[in-house]
Amino acid sequence: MSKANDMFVQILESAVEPFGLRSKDFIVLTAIDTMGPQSQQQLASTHGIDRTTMVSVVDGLERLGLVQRARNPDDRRKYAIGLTSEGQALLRHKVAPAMLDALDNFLAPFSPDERELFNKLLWRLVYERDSPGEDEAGERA
Amino acid sequence: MSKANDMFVQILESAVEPFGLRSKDFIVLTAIDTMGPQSQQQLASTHGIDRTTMVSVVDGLERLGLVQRARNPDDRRKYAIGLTSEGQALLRHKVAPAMLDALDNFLAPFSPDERELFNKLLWRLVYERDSPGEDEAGERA
DNA sequence: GCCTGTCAATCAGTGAAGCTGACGATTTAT
DNA sequence: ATAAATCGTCAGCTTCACTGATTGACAGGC
Repeated sequence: MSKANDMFVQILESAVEPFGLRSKDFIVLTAIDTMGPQSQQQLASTHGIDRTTMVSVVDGLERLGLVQRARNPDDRRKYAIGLTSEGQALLRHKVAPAMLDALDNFLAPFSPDERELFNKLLWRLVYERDSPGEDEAGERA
Repeated sequence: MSKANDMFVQILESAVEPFGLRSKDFIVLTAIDTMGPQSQQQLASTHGIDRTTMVSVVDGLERLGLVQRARNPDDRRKYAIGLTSEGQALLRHKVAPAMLDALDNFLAPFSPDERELFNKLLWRLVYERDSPGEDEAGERA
């Protein structure tokens, strides 16, 4: 299990590394692209990242010009972290395809049917537990 | 995937934590129990642990009286790290059962058939790749 | 018997990564 | 208006593994 995850992480990491990104960056970019501008807290808590770590993640993305900090007019304590047009373009046309490639690479030993099966099993393994919340939206593969 | 692994690690970690152990300790203890006394290098390289990290792992296990350092008579540079009788007893009668429980807990969402299926898929995912070596012995679940 | 090279274990120091706790700025509640 | 809570930030701490160097032990050439 841990070995599989190590491979997974390493494959994804080297997929985004050419763009100067880490996998956390990809998660954040994707979250903004699909859910719209969000505060750092939202981005952090939704994806299990620490709030203080989020600062440096956004710092990096902003430095790369992929993201911009705007104040949320409804609550000026919060930012509204949004993608720049370059950020959106890079994410959609370059990074996302690279990630799909990487995922394909990771699942290389499997046939299409097996991929779906594995995905379903993994999903159940994570979300189908009695104790805590089993309601969550789509995230990592 | 990463979420599943996080759960896995956390469940295993809290399974051995009551004994004052970390998962690395369990790996090492099991390795010695099944393969016999070994040098620290062997233990380290076999399981992807750094050699210098191994020092402190064995330190801890020795401090708990579960393991003892003896010199390898054939090569006195090396240790022959062996289980004490307490170590072996604790591992076999307490820790290993706790780990099985934890694994059972982890796989709770699955039926017996699904467990076997998932295990097989995971195994293939890790070892059935064209590039590097696909020969390895049994390790983590 | 030595001299050189290699390997096992150890240790100090380094560096990455995340987290805690505190702070200013702002919002919300009483 | 005052108090409590929230967002982003930063300094400092902890954890963890790794690098490089040191000591003791083996192996081979001569």
